[in-house]
Amino acid sequence: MRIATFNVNSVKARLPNVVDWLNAARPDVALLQEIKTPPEGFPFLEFEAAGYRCVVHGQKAYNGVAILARGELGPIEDVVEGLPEGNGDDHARYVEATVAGVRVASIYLPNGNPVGTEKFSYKLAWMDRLIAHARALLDSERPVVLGGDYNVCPTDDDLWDPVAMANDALVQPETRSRFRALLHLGYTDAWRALHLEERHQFSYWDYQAGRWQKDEGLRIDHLLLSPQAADRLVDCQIDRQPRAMPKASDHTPVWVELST
DNA sequence: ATGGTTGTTCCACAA
Repeated sequence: MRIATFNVNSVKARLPNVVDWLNAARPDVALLQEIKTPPEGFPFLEFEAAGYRCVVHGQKAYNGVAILARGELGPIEDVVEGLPEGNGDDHARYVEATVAGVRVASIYLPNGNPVGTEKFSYKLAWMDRLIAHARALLDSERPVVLGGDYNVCPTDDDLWDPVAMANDALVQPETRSRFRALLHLGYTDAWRALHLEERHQFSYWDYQAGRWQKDEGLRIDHLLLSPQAADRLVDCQIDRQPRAMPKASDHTPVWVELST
């Protein structure tokens, strides 16, 4: 079973790219972020024509997440939109469901820039809510895959230039310690677990300043696996091909293969 | 220190 995460940066602007990617990579499950539309603007028909069922948690203009699953896997069940303890949080950043016995979540974690503003404190509070919920998900003792754009660069091995990014919310100690808290709960960073010695392998390159052409990026799109999912981990790769296409998203997909 | 790009929306803001 192959599960991919992909921040598409507007599902409407990216539709041909995303359909081409689905047809080329054929993930069983695709976790999408930054769809930037409410459900009424989501291209259900186009994805259904490609063989996928969809659940969507979206809003106008910003944020928005979705779960796509190949029709052959059966229905997408027990959908939950949003993290617990929202207290009026109206950002569409989290959706969770069960597909073929695996609990999956599509996560668009707040960016948090600039540091020192309430955007950064919102990010940290959101991460605290994610940690609490991720802990609760472990009680099921079933496979859980938390995939998405975490807007966290876990270590200095995961970006091109720590000095250039030193003031960025994605690398702050408060951000990184919360990401490590997820790992300490028992989750596995799937890509890092299978690429222990590799440095400077990225999932995001800024549109500005020729970052893609210079391969100056960050690894911020992650697939975190519960112990029961990690026991089934056979492969995890970053698929750079979609980032090289015309009209590309600034992110590229990352996928895990779980044994069945 | 600055400049650089894309998407959505309403004439900025978010990334």
